[in-house]
Amino acid sequence: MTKVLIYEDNPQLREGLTMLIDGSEGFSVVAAFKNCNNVQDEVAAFKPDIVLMDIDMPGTNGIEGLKKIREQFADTKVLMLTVFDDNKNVFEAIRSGANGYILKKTPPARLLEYIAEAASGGAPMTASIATQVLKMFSSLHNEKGEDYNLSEREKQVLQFLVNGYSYKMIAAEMFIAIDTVRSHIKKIYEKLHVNSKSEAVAKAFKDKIV
Amino acid sequence: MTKVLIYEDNPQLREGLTMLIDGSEGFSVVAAFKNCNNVQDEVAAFKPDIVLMDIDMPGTNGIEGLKKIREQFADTKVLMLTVFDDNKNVFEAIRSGANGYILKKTPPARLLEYIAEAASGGAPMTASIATQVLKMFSSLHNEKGEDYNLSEREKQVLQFLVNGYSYKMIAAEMFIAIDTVRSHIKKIYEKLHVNSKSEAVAKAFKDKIV
DNA sequence: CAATTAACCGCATAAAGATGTGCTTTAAGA
DNA sequence: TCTTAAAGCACATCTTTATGCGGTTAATTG
Repeated sequence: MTKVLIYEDNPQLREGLTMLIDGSEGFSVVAAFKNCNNVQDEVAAFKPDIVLMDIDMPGTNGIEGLKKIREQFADTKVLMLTVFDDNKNVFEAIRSGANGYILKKTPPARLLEYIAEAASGGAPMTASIATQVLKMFSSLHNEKGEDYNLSEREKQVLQFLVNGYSYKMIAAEMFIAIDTVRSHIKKIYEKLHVNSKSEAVAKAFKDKIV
Repeated sequence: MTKVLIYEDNPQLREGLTMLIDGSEGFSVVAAFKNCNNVQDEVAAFKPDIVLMDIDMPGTNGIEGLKKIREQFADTKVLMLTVFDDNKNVFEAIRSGANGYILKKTPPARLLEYIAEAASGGAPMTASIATQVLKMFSSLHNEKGEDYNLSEREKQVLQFLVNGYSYKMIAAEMFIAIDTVRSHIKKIYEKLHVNSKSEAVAKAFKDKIV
């Protein structure tokens, strides 16, 4: 059962959210407040898996509430709710450790999916929010090093290694036999001049192959 | 009618995507190719509203394909498809003007929603991708890098792992028994939330522990 | 003082990895 | 055409890792 704690100043929306979430399989609203003036005590008391946090609230606003939560509770997921895809708030919320950022006009069914995603470690955001985020990103740069003449297939395999996959999992993901995975990996080791998986992973990072 | 152009080297997936999209109200696949060596000519010829672009392809890869599209066609929406929520590729794709970034394992129904969102100007991304994006964001503005409460000894061991040492070699270097090395490593895995040497090494790099 | 934590060690077992050899098919180049 | 590289597969063997359990000692701290 995923425990949800709600902060939302609008009474109708607060009630609506509570009913929606409480009426859904696997979710339960442990409490709902109209401001987050006592957010730390409340989170400590109710130990929610997820906090739905409205941004625009009187008194302590949502961003400040988020920061207060983060001071004490690193693992609690916080989903920001807002009416605007306003880039200043998006940026500030993300910087402060929000686990997702969604618009209030999101349809109820979708909202539940987002909550579930956040609960399982994802970072849901509505498409319009994502657009803001991508724009902010477009101004940065990155360079890459040599690639040691790895073939396309070898690069893919290395990628899997870096992501912590076992030979068996790689075989399954790539639709090839485990012995073929072995062959590729042997070749990769030769090209990188290493002789273990973790060395290959380390080299991949150091030389920015991945 | 939203016109979709597909680039995907895996024949099964290419066929599957084509059928899925062609079978959906309001969408039509104008063509599907197994590589993007001639992407500019093809986009010019078919004038798609949306391009689905696999990242891992032989020859011209998806990122290069994206860049080629962007050289000539600013308005064509490009949705990147990949098996990994790997941060280097996410970053590079976003930087090059991708309109969205989604995982191949996304369920078909969801995939269609994403395509629709991209077509109408949004920037869809799966929750796990969004997580990567958020992490990159917060790492840009605080260079710290958490240390996961590793003890001094554990940090030393991790350092050896990163440098490609086997348990036996670590034991020799640190003048302790191999079983003690095991104990330390188990503790490290717990603290880093991983369960293999290469994952630990990867995490050490990603989170700048070493 | 009792509890906690880091560091240390041992044994046992199952899974995963590393390495060698040898084979086919296909595509690209000299 | 011959050669080479890549990709695929199989079997065998040995080593290393991962994980479970158990334990002692020393230092710290509420």
